[in-house]
Amino acid sequence: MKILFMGTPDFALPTLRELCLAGHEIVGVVTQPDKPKGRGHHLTPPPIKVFAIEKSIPVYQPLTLRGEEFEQTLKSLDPEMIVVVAYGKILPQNVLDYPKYGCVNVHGSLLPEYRGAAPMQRAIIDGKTVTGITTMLMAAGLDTGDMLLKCEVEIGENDNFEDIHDRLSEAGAKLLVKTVEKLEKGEITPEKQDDSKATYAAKIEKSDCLLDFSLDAKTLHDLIRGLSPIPLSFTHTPDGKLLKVVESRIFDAEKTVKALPGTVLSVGEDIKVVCGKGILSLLTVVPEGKGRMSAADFVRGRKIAEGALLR
RNA sequence: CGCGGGGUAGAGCAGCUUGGUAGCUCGUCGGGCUCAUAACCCGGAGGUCAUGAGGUUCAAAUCCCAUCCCCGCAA
Repeated sequence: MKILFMGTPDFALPTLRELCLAGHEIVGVVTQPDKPKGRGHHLTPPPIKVFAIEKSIPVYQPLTLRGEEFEQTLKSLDPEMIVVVAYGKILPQNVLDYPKYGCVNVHGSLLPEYRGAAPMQRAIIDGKTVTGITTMLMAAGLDTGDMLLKCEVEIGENDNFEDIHDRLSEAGAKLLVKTVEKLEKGEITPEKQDDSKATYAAKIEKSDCLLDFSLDAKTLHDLIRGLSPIPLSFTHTPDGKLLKVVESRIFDAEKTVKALPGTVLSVGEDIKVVCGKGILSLLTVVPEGKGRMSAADFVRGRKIAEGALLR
């Protein structure tokens, strides 16, 4: 199959890799332009570009897919199918319509739930125990296309975003390859999404990341792991310094303590914090201006004491 | 030239503003107490204070200069 691949971050990497291994002809890779990244704002190529160059696949980084220029590119490559995984731009109708087998997208949720930008994070934050991958034929709306194949992935009680991200990106790669095979043989009947059951997973905002200890321990734990290791949830120590939380555990889900939520109950190997309901144990943190360290190390540096209020 | 923090004992840090004996919480080793312990008490080992036969000074972890490295934010 002559496939044009469109994707940008690490999440898309396994899919491109598996497509290559499956022996498909990747006629080109479309990815976002290099962007200033990291300390010093050096221009950094997206992971997909790095991989494509290694494999000697032609790379295209158009500023826009609209207009003559990309239309010409598309015609010259003449793909039979376009595979899109976390590309980061909206595909215009003329692109959607071009390939014989259509544009197939890998989405990190069990559609129609969690359409949108941050399906994995939102599923964890909501405390879901199962999520998955859906492949679909892309349509004009946001993640509204007809569904092709699905596979489920369990979310463990302490799994974080990274765990789920890695698991789903691998699962997505396998499912996509399978989808391509079956689609080519005409073995899939696309299934319409039930719009009435659709939910939307909005992009993570900074305001989503502030820990509100008046919530219960389970909710906070889910938020912390859903945002870890990026962008990380945060609170503030009494001196006003930022304190990000990388890893937590529910110490006690039910116990209510007569103290202001956010109060540090004890320090030692972990930092136990009073919540609206229950007690949360912080295990790994990132203090302002520092790197990640265990709660025990943070405590040894005498950066926090029993009775301190986090807010 | 995006903004900022930092490099001091195995770990996490203080000390630097106002130069003058290397300090804290842990860990580690030895001893003690205890029915017992990750608890408690006593004692010890362990540091070129990132680098520079740099600058200033009677004297530099501390002030000045240069270089290297690490990290957070922002994107």
